[in-house]
This record gives sequence, structure tokens and C-alpha cells, in this order.
Amino acid sequence: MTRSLSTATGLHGISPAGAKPRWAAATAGARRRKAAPDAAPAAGSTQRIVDAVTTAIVERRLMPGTKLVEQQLGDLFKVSRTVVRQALNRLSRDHLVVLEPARGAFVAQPSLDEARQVFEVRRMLEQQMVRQLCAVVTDEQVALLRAHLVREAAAVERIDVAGRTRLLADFHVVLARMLGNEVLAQLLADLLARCSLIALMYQSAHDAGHSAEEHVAIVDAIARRDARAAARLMDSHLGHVERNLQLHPRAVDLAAALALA
Amino acid sequence: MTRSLSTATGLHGISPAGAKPRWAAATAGARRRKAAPDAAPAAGSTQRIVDAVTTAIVERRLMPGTKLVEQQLGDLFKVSRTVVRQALNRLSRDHLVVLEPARGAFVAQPSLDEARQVFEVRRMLEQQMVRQLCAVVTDEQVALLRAHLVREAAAVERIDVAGRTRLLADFHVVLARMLGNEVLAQLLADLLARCSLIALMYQSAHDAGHSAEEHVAIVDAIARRDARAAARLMDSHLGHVERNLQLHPRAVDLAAALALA
DNA sequence: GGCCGGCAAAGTGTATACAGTCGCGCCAGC
DNA sequence: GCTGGCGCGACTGTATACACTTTGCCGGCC
Repeated sequence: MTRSLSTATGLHGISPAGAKPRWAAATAGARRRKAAPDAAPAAGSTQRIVDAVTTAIVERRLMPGTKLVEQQLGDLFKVSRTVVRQALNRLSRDHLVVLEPARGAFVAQPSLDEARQVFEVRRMLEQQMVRQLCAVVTDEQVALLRAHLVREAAAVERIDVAGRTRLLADFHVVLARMLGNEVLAQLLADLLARCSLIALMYQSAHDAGHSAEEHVAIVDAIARRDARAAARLMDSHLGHVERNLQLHPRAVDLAAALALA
Repeated sequence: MTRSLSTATGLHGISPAGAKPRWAAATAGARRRKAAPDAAPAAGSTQRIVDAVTTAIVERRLMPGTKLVEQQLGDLFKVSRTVVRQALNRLSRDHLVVLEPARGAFVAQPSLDEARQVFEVRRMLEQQMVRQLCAVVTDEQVALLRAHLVREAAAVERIDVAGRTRLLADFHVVLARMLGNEVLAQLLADLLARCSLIALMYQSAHDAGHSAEEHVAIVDAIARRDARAAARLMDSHLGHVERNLQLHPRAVDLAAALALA
């Protein structure tokens, strides 16, 4: 699941090897024959829509609650409503849009309560995750993590909101993938994508910097193979992020929503 | 996600209140107007296919690897391929079927390795889950759990394979829902559905009875509000189930698969 | 003047038609 | 006799067309 989102959107694109080995490879092989004469539209057209809408939502170009009309999207992407419907279904699976029967598709408005629940689950998962990771991590993997931290810091530095959000989320997926548990990685990717909307809405630059620092501390603990500290740091890290979310619930900015329409 | 599966298939149908409060309520309201004159086909036709295929897979009437031809299903359910495709997409999201581009849809063949990863995630989640549950559980909830255990025992007794598998899985979802965390509940429902195939393939009657007993022990610990014991019991419970999976990996029975085709 | 009922436009849900691709079997050639 | 290419059948992917529901609006009625 959400393989689409993780690889498609470019979110979590950091994963070195294949994120979706199975059909991704099959598709590539199948399309290769046509890739030469066709060129551009080689990538699955439905996936392209998913990617575009996803990044649009994550980059706040599509405000929560916005209605996504099928024909409209079809015209924009030069495809039929059939493909658009598929894309919307995929997006609804990722909780980025909500499908109301016979009404239409709308950009999701995840409530703070929902966000809290997601964070609760993340805390359960990631605390155990880093603990186990300490037992099996290699020095090369630690080096990879440190490289990631450098990218994070750079994104925070240049106030690249979309980039830093993506990198801060990817950090957790990278950790999951290092355990060799692809199920866990995809699950976490889902949860992170689900909240990237909220994160963008409520996470300030200061929060982002704080998160990056906490990531550094976590990696340090992992490098020391200090499972107890790593778990504790991860727990407090997620607690901080969640607490910041609760602090400024400046409601859904309906003025901006109207401006876009 | 997988709201479709959890509520639709009747799996985890035990949940008393609404499983999908938001659009479930909206849908109910919208359909109600037509529910009177229409009656039978009121339930979404696409959902009916998802349910049917899901139960068919879970009850081993559809063997792993079986190809699901769109037109064929469309004829069976008296709908067009469009609806069938939607259903197959939903099913693929639940990992019950695998969609191979330009090839078709096939009943998933979850590998034992994949199952192990799912169990790993479950252990992370559920261990913490029961621990937290001990802190907030009410006596009424404990009573509900005991009632569930009675149903489990009955299903094991009368060798109702499909029923007992469903109930044994539902037990875990019920626990999640008692925490009031719908996200966690749905996530767990996904994971359980994902492995129900494997569980059915590899779980013997003895294993099932063993699981039911362990469930009793877990509920006892919860009733005592003994978080430490509950977590330990849950961990060992999942360990047992997983170990039994590994024990008899009598491969994917291709003879049976061919027989059905 | 406000509320209720119908009417029209917009948009979704479903079915059907068409084009592209994959797989398999047949046939020719080596 | 075996292998490689070729053609055909089946099925998927996409587009288009139609029916039904929802919704906003307008006129009539209370």
C-alpha cells in the first residue's frame, strides 16, 4: 500500500534501492519497449496525477476542503475521467483526499484529534523500532543517517519548507528501512504522508530546527548502540512534535481557501 | 484506509459502534432516502464484490495465485468491468490481491517472510497497546472482552475455521478500539486481514485453541490491570503464532491451485 | 416576507466501445 | 527434431456515452 505515495510522490524518495520492487520492475520492463519512441508519458499516467496532486497538497497549493472535480483534472492532465477516478481512489487510500459518495472528492481536513492518534501509533512503532535498530545497525548505516542529517540541516537552513518537511519525514522511513522490514517502512510512510498536511500547516521554522536537532541526538544514540537512550529520545521527539501541533490550532484558514478558488 | 475491508467484509464486524463514523454516516444519510424503495442493492455494488472476494479468499475458496479475470467477475456479479476494477483496486490496497500491469489481478501469495514482518510490526504495536489499555480499561470493557472470549471458544469448539479465524483476529481489533484510537484500530485491522490468508493456510486447530487460551490469559492480565504481564503475554502470544507459521511451510500448494483453475 | 416545492445545471456512478499489450500456439526454417 | 518468428486470441487500459443523484435557484404559496 501507499507504495504509490512513497515512491510516486517523491516523498521518501531517499530510499536507495527499490521501494516497490515487484511491479515497479515489471512496469519498467514492460514500458521500456515503448519508452524510446514515446518518451515523456512513459510513466504511468494515473501515477502522474497522484504525484501531482500529492505534491500540490503537501506544498499547500491545494487547501484542505478544496473540491477536486474529475472532469477538471481530466482536462488539466489530458486524460479521461476514468484515470482521474483511479488516481482519486489511490489518494483517498492515503487519506489525502476524502471521497464523499455522489458528492465528489475533497482535499482531506485531518483533525488535530486524528493527528494525535497517528502520533500515538507512531510513538508505539518508532520507540520499539529504534530500540531494535540499535542491535543490528552497521557503521555504514550510521554514516547514511548522518548524511541524511546534513541534508535536513541544509533544508532547514535555507527555509525550504516543502523540502525540509519531506526530509524530516524521510528520516523516520529511512530508520524503518534499515531494519529490513519493508512492511514497517511502508506503514510508517503511510502514517507520515497522512500527517504531512498537518505538519506543514502547524510546524514552524523553529519547530523544524528543533526536530532536526532531535534527529541528530537520536542518531548519536543509535551510533552508540544505546537502545534505551534512543528509545527515550524518539519518544520525547514525537512528543514534542505532537505538542507543538496542539499548541497553535489556528483553525483551517478559510480566507486562504477562498483565495485559491 | 482499509475501512473498506474492516467494515465491508464483515471481518472485525464485532465493533459495536461505528467503524467508519465520518463518511459512513454521510453515506447512510444519503442512501436512506432511496433505501426504502430500492431495498436490496442499496449497499454499494463495488463493496459487495470486495466483500465477496475477501471472504472467498479468507475461506480458501480462492487459492493464492488464482487469476481474477475482470469480465468473469463482472458477469458473476452482474456489473460492468468498471466496478470490478474498482473492487480489485481496493483489494490490492489490502494486499489480498496483487495487480500486475497489463497482466491482471491475482490472489496474493504472501510469503512467510512478509508474514514475519507483519508479525514484527504487530508485536511492536500490540505490546504497547495492551500496556496502555491496562491504564484506562473499564470493567464494562473487560466484560466485553470476556464475552468475546466465549465466542472464540465456541468457534474453536465446533471447528468453524472461518469463524474462529475471524474471531481470533477481531480480538486484537477490539483491544485497539478500546483505546479509543481509531487509527490504530484500522491499522491493526489491515495487518490482520493481510495475514488472515496465511493464518488460514498454516494455523491448525491445535494452534487456534492455543491462541484462544492465550487470549484468555491476556484478558485476565488486563482485568488485573497488570500492564507488565499483559505486554509479556501478548508478546509471547504473537511469538507463538509466528513460530507456528514458520514450522510447517508446506509451500504454496500448486497442485491445488491448478485444480481450481 | 419567509418557507416549501419543483426545475435545471453540474457532477458523479456505471456501462459500453475501442485500442494496446501479453501470451500462446502454429508454422517455417535451420 | 528443435528453435525462432509470427499471428491470433484474450484480456487489460483508456476513452466516451448515458443515467441518476445532488444542488443551487426561482417561483408560488402560506
